[in-house]
Amino acid sequence: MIKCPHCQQVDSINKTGIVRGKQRYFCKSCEVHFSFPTAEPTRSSRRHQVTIVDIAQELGISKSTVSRALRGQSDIHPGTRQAVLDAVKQFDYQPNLLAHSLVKSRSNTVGIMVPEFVSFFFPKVIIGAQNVLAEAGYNVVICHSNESYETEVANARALLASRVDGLLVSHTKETRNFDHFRAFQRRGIPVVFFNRFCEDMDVSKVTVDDQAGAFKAVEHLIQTGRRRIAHLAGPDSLTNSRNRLNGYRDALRHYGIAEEPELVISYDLTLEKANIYVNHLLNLPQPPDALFTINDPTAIEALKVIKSRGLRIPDDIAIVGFSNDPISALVEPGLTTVAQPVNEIGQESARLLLRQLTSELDVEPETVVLPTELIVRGSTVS
Amino acid sequence: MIKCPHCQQVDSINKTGIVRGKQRYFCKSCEVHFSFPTAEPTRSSRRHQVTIVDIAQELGISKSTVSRALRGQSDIHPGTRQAVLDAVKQFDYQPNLLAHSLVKSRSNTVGIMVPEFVSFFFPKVIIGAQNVLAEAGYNVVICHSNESYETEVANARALLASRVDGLLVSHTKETRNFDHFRAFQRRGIPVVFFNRFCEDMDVSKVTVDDQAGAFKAVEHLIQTGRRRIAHLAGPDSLTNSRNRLNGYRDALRHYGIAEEPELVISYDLTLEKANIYVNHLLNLPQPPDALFTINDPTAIEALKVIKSRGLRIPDDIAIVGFSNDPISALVEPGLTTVAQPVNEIGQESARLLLRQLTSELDVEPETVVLPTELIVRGSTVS
DNA sequence: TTCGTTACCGGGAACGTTCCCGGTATTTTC
DNA sequence: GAAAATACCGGGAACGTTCCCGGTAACGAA
Repeated sequence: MIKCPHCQQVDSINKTGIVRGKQRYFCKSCEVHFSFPTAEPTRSSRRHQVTIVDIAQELGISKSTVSRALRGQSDIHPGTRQAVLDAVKQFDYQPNLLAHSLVKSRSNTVGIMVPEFVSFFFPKVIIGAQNVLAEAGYNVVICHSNESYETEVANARALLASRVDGLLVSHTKETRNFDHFRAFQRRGIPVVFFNRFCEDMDVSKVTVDDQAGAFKAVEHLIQTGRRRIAHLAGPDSLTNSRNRLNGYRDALRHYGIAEEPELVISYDLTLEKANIYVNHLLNLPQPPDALFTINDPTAIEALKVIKSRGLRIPDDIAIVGFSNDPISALVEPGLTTVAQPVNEIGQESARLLLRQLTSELDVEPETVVLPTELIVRGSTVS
Repeated sequence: MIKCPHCQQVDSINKTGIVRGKQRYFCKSCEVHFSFPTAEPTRSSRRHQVTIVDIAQELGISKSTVSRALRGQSDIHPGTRQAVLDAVKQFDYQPNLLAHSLVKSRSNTVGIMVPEFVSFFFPKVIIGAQNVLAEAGYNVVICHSNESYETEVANARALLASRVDGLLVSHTKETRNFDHFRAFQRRGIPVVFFNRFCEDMDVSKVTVDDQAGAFKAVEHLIQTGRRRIAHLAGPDSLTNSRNRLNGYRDALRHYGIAEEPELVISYDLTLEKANIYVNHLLNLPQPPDALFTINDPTAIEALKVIKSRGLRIPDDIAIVGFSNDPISALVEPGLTTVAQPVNEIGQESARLLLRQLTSELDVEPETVVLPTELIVRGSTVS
């Protein structure tokens, strides 16, 4: 028999349908609907993390007092404070950062988005940034978009949802629409671009003097007697790719060498394509006597191809890379390359971000350009 | 004149001290303390993220309904649902994952801790794991402990505080106390070790057959005629280091070669020390005719040292590394090495973790051992 | 009619913190 | 010796969700 939980009557109870798999009843005398509570999960299965109210109860004080004891020392008796600290240790209490962030509406985390991180460059930048951010008390979550625009957008959503306080980003080679980054700006979440950036966005940027670096590289090739200098450029969507191409052109122009369109190839940064294009260049009726590549992995792939074809480096063809990956010192011959201050890029990006995070008022975005240095090795001079 | 906010009287008001920088008053007739509210932050400065109640208000429905419309399709009118979806788009609403995690008491994130990630190995593992985890709807936060025990402990605290649902970890070479990992277990947060692990902990582990791999490497050296085979081993704290040493010894024993204590050196994995010890080995009265190293970076450092001393590889001395970093194919001569399935390590770790995360009941920890493969290159045979 | 059912929706507690503010007891000041 | 200041503490709202459960309307069947 069904008993009404209000009037305790047994008759005058009607069924009134099954909702969410549970029978509901209606008591005509009370004029009230009711159903029977679902069995709640057993205590043991429901693993309860120890909270601030647990310690409060244990010590017979209020949760406010515990909270006060835990952070700052205002309005708290030293004895109480110590008691709380002891209890915290005893019960192995861990503050719930989620709740903290929710009420403070800041997560103390910054997101870092990179297009990939198996190469040397991005990990090193991340470490540089992380060190600076950790010092300032920020956590870091790292996303890699795998050079895919879609995953980049998805990552951006995720970071937005997890309420990062700031964003450090180097976008993918596919990215042409930057709305997913503007969404951060719109919410007042500072964004700093490094290495690759969107020129149209009014945010802080950290980069190197790609154009000057490329100029130095090509100048070096010219000064060592090269005239047919090829350039394996990156995709046009990347600013640093464009700038390096500009530096290449500057140098040719400056030394009165006409640019041969057939010697400049833009490609998508995959090693397979690099392989194909290097072979293509070598198969030209008039093959180049030097090759300047967008980055070191490409240069090393080129080096492999060239050696496998029995050509001598640098006698038959010289190679210059970009970024001075550690690996470039290990290949045979050593790779001449343009070094960029990888660690500083990370640190400087982090500092720019911190400046915006810590300042009360709006700070003007800045652009920092770091210097490059030409490292000469056996791939250009013997 | 001060007016009591309760009885509106002007007299019979006393000051009663300044608390937290604000004057407090006491009305004798009401017998009540009061102070004047601090000016709340201006609307503009207080950037309000649009929430579920904002849309509810906008549409004149309750927040429960909005919440229902947003997830699942139970108990929601298609029309209402569409209206909510439109409003969400219009106001660019982003759900607050923090609040979500707080109420669900699960964050849908797993932490990955690695000792370093400039080398090839760990990034690759991370990517493998991340792909599997992303598929299952988990976010990933990556910590690197920089081979420092203290930062490892600090990272563990941070991950615990941010309420990760699970942990994938390869500990530092300094770690001898694993209490910071046991803390996760104690809270029911599953932990999976990969590559490096604590033998005493009852958790899932993913590793490769280090011992068999090392055996194959040393066997190869013996079969190519080497007899004085040195081993640059890793620190004794690492299981894989110990296992590789065991494999080395197995091979010697199996082929009846006596182990020379002076040819086995444990070191701390820094390249500086590697350099010193390789030189030390070469300076021995009877230098080794082969060198098996704990990993590829060490082998490559050795290669550099050996070449710089004018010795020929493999004629004077052969080298075998471990892990088949891409770089090992690029050095001159190519490095013979023991390949491990890097991507699979990450994927398998993630799968083991997911199994524990998704299962209702406790699952038994498993240990997965993945195979290795000897890659023969020019550093052992010419 | 009257009962049972379906289809929706709203109210309010809960998650674990922080913050504001009022209360009480004790001490200092004039 | 009253007024003012200090030192602590507790209550309760807030943060933005989800979840439970009761309420109402409309409809079909007995």
